[in-house]
Amino acid sequence: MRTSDSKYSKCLYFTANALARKIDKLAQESWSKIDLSPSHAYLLMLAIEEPGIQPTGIAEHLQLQPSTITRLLEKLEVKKLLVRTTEGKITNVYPTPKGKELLPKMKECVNEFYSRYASILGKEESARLVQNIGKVADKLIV
Amino acid sequence: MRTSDSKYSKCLYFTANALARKIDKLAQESWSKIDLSPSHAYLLMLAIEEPGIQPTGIAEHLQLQPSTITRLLEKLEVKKLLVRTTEGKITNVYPTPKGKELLPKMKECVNEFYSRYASILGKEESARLVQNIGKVADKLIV
DNA sequence: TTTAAATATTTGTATATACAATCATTATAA
DNA sequence: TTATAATGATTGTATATACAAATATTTAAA
Repeated sequence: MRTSDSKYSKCLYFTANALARKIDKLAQESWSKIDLSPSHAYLLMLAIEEPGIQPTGIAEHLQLQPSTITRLLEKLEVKKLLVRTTEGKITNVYPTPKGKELLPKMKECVNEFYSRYASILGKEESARLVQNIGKVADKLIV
Repeated sequence: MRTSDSKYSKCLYFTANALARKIDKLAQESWSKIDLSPSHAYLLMLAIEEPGIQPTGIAEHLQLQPSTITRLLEKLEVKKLLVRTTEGKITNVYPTPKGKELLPKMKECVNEFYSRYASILGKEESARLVQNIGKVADKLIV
C-alpha cells in the first residue's frame, strides 16, 4: 500500500515517519558495503572533518541527544575508527588512521545514496524537498 | 543548532530523520495525557474503525512490518484495549469496550497534535507538507 | 574561600522498530 | 491425493534512539 492510500495519509506524524523509514532503508543499503550504519558514518566523517570535535558539538550537528552520541562513539571506538581523549570535563574525538582511510569509501556511499534518491525523485525535486524539510524542522524547535 | 545550520543540512537522510524525530516528540507530548504512544493510539483507532482487521492489513495502513504490529498488539492486549481471535492462520483484532471508550480522548489528542503543528507551521503549509511528503514516500517504494 | 549552579559526558534503562527464522495453515501443482 | 509452495502471524534477537539519573568538572556567587 502506498503511503498516500493509507487511512492516515493526512497525518504528519504518520507521513513523516513513513518517509524517514523509507529513506533510512535506502541509506542503509547505500552504506552496506562499508560495515557502518549511516549515523555512524556521518559521525565519523564529522570527526575527520573537524578533528577534536566534542560530543556536544557532534550532537548539535547530527541533531541527536548527547547520550546517543556516546553510544555511537563507543561503537566507533571499538572498531578503532576513532579515539576519545578526556581532559577534565571535556572530551575530544579524533579519527584514527584506520578511520581516515575509510573516507574515500564513505564518500562513495554518500554519492551512491544521493544518486539513488535523485534518480527516484528527480534532482530538482529532491533538492527542493531537502530544503523544505530542513526549513520545517527548524520551526519545530521543541 | 537549527537543522539547516548543520553540516548535513543538504542530506535527505539527515533532514528526514531530524524532522521525524521532532514531529515524534510533538506527537508524544500530544498523546501523553492518555497512556499510549502515537503508534499504539493509531493502531487502536484503526481497530475501532475496522473491527476484525487483520495484522497484515494494519501493517499496510500503518506502513510498519508485521512483526512490529505483533508487538504493538501485545501491549494493547495487555492493557485490555483490544483482543485478538485466531482461527487457522488468520487473526482478527477487535477493540474491547474499554478500548472504544478511549476514542473521544484519542480524537482530542489527534486534534491537539494537529493544532500544535498547524500553529507552528501554518495551516496551508502543513497541509502542503503532508501531501508532499506522502507523494515522495510513495515514490520510494523499496 | 567555600558553596552553589552550570556544563559535559556517561550510564542505566526503556522504547519503537526491523530482520530473519519459525510455525501453522491454506492453496497449488504433480 | 500427496507434496510443495505461498501466506499470516509470531518469536528471538538486534539496532537506533531517548530520558532521567549519576558523575565529574568548571564557573559563578556568597
